[in-house]
Formats: sequence, structure tokens, C-alpha cells
Amino acid sequence: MKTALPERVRGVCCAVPIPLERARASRSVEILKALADPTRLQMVGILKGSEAPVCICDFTATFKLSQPTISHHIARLREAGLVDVVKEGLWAYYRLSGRLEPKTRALLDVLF
Amino acid sequence: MKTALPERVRGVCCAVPIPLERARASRSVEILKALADPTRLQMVGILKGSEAPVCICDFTATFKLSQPTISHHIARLREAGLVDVVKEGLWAYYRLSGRLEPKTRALLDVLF
DNA sequence: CAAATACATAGACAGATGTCAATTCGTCTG
DNA sequence: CAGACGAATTGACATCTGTCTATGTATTTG
Repeated sequence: MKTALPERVRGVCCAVPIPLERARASRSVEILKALADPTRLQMVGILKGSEAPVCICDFTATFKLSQPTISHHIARLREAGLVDVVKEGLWAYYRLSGRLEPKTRALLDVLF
Repeated sequence: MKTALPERVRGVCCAVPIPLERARASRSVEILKALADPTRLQMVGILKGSEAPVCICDFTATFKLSQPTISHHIARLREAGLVDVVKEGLWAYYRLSGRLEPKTRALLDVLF
């Protein structure tokens, strides 16, 4: 089928309305950036699929990465508001944040 | 309410199964990276909301960025397989790819 | 054909990102 | 308290990213 291309006049370009309000776009980008890494994406998937909070040390055992790198990735997820931490003695347990925006939950439902 | 934390034994950590197959995770990250920029996210939103293909020159008029930067962003979307280009004379028209995976469509439905 | 127009490419550069080794900080336990 | 252990922080480094200016490539039109 032929695509209907709009008529154009040389030298005349028109700004189009942007669909997302600035703050909303900003928040979306924050979340997308946090998820846009293989390790962090899998981490979030693990947390989404896990009833109980997951210990950081199990993440360290899961991925072929150094402990500081795991710690760094988890920190990024925390900064984006995607996960909560519960510290108990030596251990730090993480879980999906309980205050995820519905849109964010929907996003995770699509991804996993 | 009290969170039920798993029992732990010192020195014993367990790898957990990762939820996404490597190839699938890889593709998801590719898409997330492509969307994880305010300009590109708005571009995709515009294309999603537009019946007819959109001319690059209108994007150049829409965002406060140089023409090569717009070109660069659109190229990133193209490399991620999110958009198709139709060239007609001087102009280049872009639209959402016609072969988006259903999951990708669902992702965009959540975002916009 | 020459000038103008739309777009892409190349090169440069500052800042962000992913990774690691080394260190520090807290907490438990002998 | 001293050592061991889990986790976070720091500093370093290579790579990636977003942006720009300058240049190149097609295409249209006078």
C-alpha cells in the first residue's frame, strides 16, 4: 500500500506538539535509564518474581560481576525509586518498591 | 506489617534463576536504551500519535537542538528497529516501524 | 549547470556509565 | 575486643552518549 505522505513546501517546517509533559517525560526517562542495563533488568525481574525480599549476596552469586558492581547497580535502582532496601544484621534485602506508580507497574508487567 | 525475611547462613549465598533469556534481555535493553532519552522518547510519542509519517524537518523545528543532533537521535531509533524511514525527494519521513514486536507495542502503549 | 534546500556523516569534546581493586563501615561471633 | 563477614564507598579507567560545528551528498529549481 502507498503511504500517504503530507504535502510539503520548501523552507517551511512546523513544530509539532509533544505528547508528554516535561515532568512526566523526565520521570519516564529516569525509569527507562534504570532498566536499560542487562544486569539491572534481570535484577528487577528477579525481584518482581520473588515473594520474599532478595539478599544482595544472592545477586552477587548470580551475576559474574564484582560485589561493588552489584552494589552500584542496586544503588541505581534505589535512586530511581524502583526498589526498597531492608537491612537485617549483616544482610541487605531488596524488593520492588511498594510505592511504584501504576504506569511503572504496567511497564514491568510488559517486560516480564 | 512485618516483612518475612528468609533465613540466612553466613558464608552461604545462592545464585537465583534469572527470569529473562539472554537474547530477550538483550533486545529489551536495546529498546529501553533507545527510549531512555527525553528527545527520543518524545519523538516516538509523536510518531505513535501521528497517522501520517512525520518529516524530519518538523522534528528539527520542534526541538531546540541542531539538525545533526536530531538526525543522530532518529538514527538511534532506526538502529533499534523502532522507526522506518520513507524518503521522498528532499524530505525524509519517519513513522513507527510496521514490524514492532507485540511486546514493544505494549510498552509504547504504557508510555503514551 | 549553479544555487538552495534537506538530510547524513565525520570529528571533536564534555559528561555519564559500567567495571574493578582497594578501602571503609557495621554487625556479628568466638 | 578481635577477627570475619556482608555491603557500601572511593578512585581509577575505558567506553558510550549527547551535543555541536563543519562538511558531504542528493535533489530540486531558477
